[in-house]
Amino acid sequence: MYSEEQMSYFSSNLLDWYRTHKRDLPWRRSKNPYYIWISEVMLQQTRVDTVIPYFHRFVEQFPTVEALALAPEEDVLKAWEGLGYYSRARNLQSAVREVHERYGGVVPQEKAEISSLKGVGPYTSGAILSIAYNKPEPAVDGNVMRVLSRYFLIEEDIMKPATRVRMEKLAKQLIMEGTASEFNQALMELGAMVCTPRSPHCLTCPVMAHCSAREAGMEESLPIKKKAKPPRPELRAVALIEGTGEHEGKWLIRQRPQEGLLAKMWELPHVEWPSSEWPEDPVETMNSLRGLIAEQEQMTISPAAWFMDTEHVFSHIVWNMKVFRARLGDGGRLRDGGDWVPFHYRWVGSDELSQYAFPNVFIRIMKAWQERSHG
DNA sequence: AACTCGGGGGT
DNA sequence: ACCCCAGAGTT
Repeated sequence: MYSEEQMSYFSSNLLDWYRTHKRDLPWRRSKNPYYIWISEVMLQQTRVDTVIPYFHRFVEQFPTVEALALAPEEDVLKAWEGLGYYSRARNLQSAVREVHERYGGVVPQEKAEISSLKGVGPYTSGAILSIAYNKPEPAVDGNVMRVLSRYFLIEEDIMKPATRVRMEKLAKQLIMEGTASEFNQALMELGAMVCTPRSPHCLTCPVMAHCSAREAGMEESLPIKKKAKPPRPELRAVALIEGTGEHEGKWLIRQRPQEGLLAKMWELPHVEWPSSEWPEDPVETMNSLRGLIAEQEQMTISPAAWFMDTEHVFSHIVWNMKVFRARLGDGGRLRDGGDWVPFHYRWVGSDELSQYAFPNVFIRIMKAWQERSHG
C-alpha cells in the first residue's frame, strides 16, 4: 500500500520526537488503567486544558475502581458538572461497576471484553489497551485521522466509518514492536501540537520530509470532512421562581428526566416557545409563559419582570432563552396531588445549590441573579 | 448513514 | 462567525 520506507520513517521519527517533546500531563504520570480510562473518557470531544482540573478532582474523589463503583450516581454527575456530554459520566460509572463486579476491579486486557463496556468504543478501547497495557492496538481519534490523512494523503471523508476502519488498519501497521503505548500517544501529541487543523507547524514537524500532503502543498486542505448541519434553533422561556413565606430566599429548581438531553441534571423551570420568534411586547410573553407553565407543569406562576436573555449552544440545538423573574401562585405551594407532573421539583437556598449538578447555562443565569440581587 | 449528546477555545 | 475537539450510542 504505502512504501516501507515512508512507514518506518514515520514511526521511528515520530517516536523519537515524542520522547523529547511530550507534555507532562497528569494522566501520563501513571499507567494505572483506571486513571487512563477516566482521562480518555473525559478527553472525548473535550480539550486537554479543560479536562486537567476535572481529572485531578475526579481521581481524588474516586481514587479506585471500587470507590467509583460504590459512589452515588449524583456525586459522579456533580463531579462531571460543566464538562458536557453527561452520558459519558453515567456510562463510565456503569462500566466501572461492571469491572468491579465481574472482573474483580481489574480493567480487562482483552479487546472484546473492554469493548463491551458501556461508553468504551473503538477509540477508547484501543487507547486504554495501548497506553496502559502497551498492547499493539490502534487508537484513532480526530488527531490521528488528521495526521494520517496528511502524511499519507488520504482524501476520504473522515466522517465515514469506513475511513476510520481504514485508518485503524494503517495505524496498527505503524506500531513498531513494543512501542504501542508511546507511539499512540505520539500520534495524538503530534496532531495536538504540530499537525494542527489550521496552519500546521510543518517546519517543526519530525516527519515533514516524507509527508505526502506537504509535498503536494495540500496540508491545509486535509483532512476532507463533510460539513456538519447547523444546530436547529429553539426558543425557551425560563422562569426564575423565588420563594415566599417558608420558602423565602429559596429558588425553585427541577430535575430533568432519566434519559435524553442533559439527563438527570437539575435546571430552572423553562418551556419551549411554540413559535419561531418572541413577541415584541414582554407583557405578552410573560402572559403566555404563565399559560404554558400551567399547561405543561400543572403549576401557576406569576411572571413579574424580564431578567436577561442568553444563548446556549449544543452540537445539534441552540437555545435562545429569555429569563423572567416570577413567583409561584396558589399561595406559593407546589401542586403535589394526583396530577401528572413531568419533573421533580425542589426549593433550594443558594447554600444548597452546590449539591446539585446543573448545566452551565443555568449556572450562568443563577450567578447573574446573585450578582444583581446582592452584588 | 444520520441523528443525539455539551461546552469551550482557537482563529 | 465559524471550526474543532484524545467519540459513543441509538435508530
